[in-house]
Amino acid sequence: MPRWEHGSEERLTQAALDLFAEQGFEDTSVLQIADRARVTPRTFFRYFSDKREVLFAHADELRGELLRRVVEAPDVGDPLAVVVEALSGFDWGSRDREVQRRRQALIVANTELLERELVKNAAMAEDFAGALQRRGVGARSARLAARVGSQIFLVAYEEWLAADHGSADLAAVTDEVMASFRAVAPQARSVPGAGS
Amino acid sequence: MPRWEHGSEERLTQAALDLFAEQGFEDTSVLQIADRARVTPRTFFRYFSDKREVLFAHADELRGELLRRVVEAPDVGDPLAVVVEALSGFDWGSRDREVQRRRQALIVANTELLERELVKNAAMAEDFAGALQRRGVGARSARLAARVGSQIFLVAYEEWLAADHGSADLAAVTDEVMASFRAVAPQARSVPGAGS
DNA sequence: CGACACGATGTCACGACATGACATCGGGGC
DNA sequence: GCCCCGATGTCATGTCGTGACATCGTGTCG
Repeated sequence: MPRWEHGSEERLTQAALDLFAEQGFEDTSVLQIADRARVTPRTFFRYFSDKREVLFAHADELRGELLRRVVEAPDVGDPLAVVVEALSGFDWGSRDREVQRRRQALIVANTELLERELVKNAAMAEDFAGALQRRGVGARSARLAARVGSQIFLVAYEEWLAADHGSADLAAVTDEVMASFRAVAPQARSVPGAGS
Repeated sequence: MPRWEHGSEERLTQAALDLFAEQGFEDTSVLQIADRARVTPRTFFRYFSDKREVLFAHADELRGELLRRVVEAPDVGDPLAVVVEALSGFDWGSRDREVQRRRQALIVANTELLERELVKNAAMAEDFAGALQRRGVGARSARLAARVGSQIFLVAYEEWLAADHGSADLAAVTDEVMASFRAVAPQARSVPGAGS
């Protein structure tokens, strides 16, 4: 028989999420998590670089997945649309929405977690910008499309998560948000007669 | 004569900035800062809630100032323009540009600092959204304008900081970035014939 | 079959960050 | 001239995160 139980990482993840739900993130110590998972705190830090990372463990795969969607977009003539579509077209529904809601609630309730979230989002936007650039979009346009597109999507994502159970799907919400955005940025003004 | 030297906060700030410049943020401990400022570490934490805050001490006043510019904008018919103008029209030049450059360099070089920066930026965008909403802009449009406008400005601000000494002023760079943004978001497509 | 390298975990020690509780004492107000 | 207040110090403590090294099942290779 093994010297220790297998599945330390899973036990740690589960223990952490349970404790966060029970007593909040701040009031949960790594020692508590480790105890509940029947390992030492040192082991916790072998799997997670810090306490926050438990909640972002899968973010890196997700990031790669989403980046691929930009890299493989059929056409980058409308970079903003590419970014928004890469994000909104992803199958978020396949993840349990209630889980996402709880996770988001934890994050916005805690500055430390929000910090981590914002950095990950910013890093992803940077990835997007790089990908767009490699596909021929100018540096400045690529950064604008990546950052603005991410914000537009995030507004939609937050509305979608907040919405009552069973309402419209994310793609639909995103379309609505994009429409609102067009109304908010009446850019035609600066090029009065220009069609195309 | 006073029991202790006056000006602890100033000495702490100066000591911290010097040490950060000399050895970087991570490799500077609060103990070192306090020693150099001739106070105890406990005193450091009475003035700064944590080690990072030294670099963000004035951010709150700035935030209020910028928010006021949104609140007092003459017209909110084009909320995106209001946000961008509130940010870009502020007199950043009155602050030493070289100081801003060094500060920015410290921040992007260190994840902890970047986290703090992003949270402050996000909070400011939230403020903007609230202000726009109180002035009659719809909730969703307000959030979009605030967040997207902030990103657009940040792209411009970063370009401006990075630019060679003596080049165009921030407002001009912002105009250029706005122009690029219009090119990146060819929104006319969805409302083919619609004039305002 | 037995030696041995590997990998997951434990143990220990430590430094840094952050905060609460209480002590100290100079200076300014009454 | 007394007394309170505010700025600072002192001490103790809890938590986070990391380096160094020990332990010992397991699977592999000869």
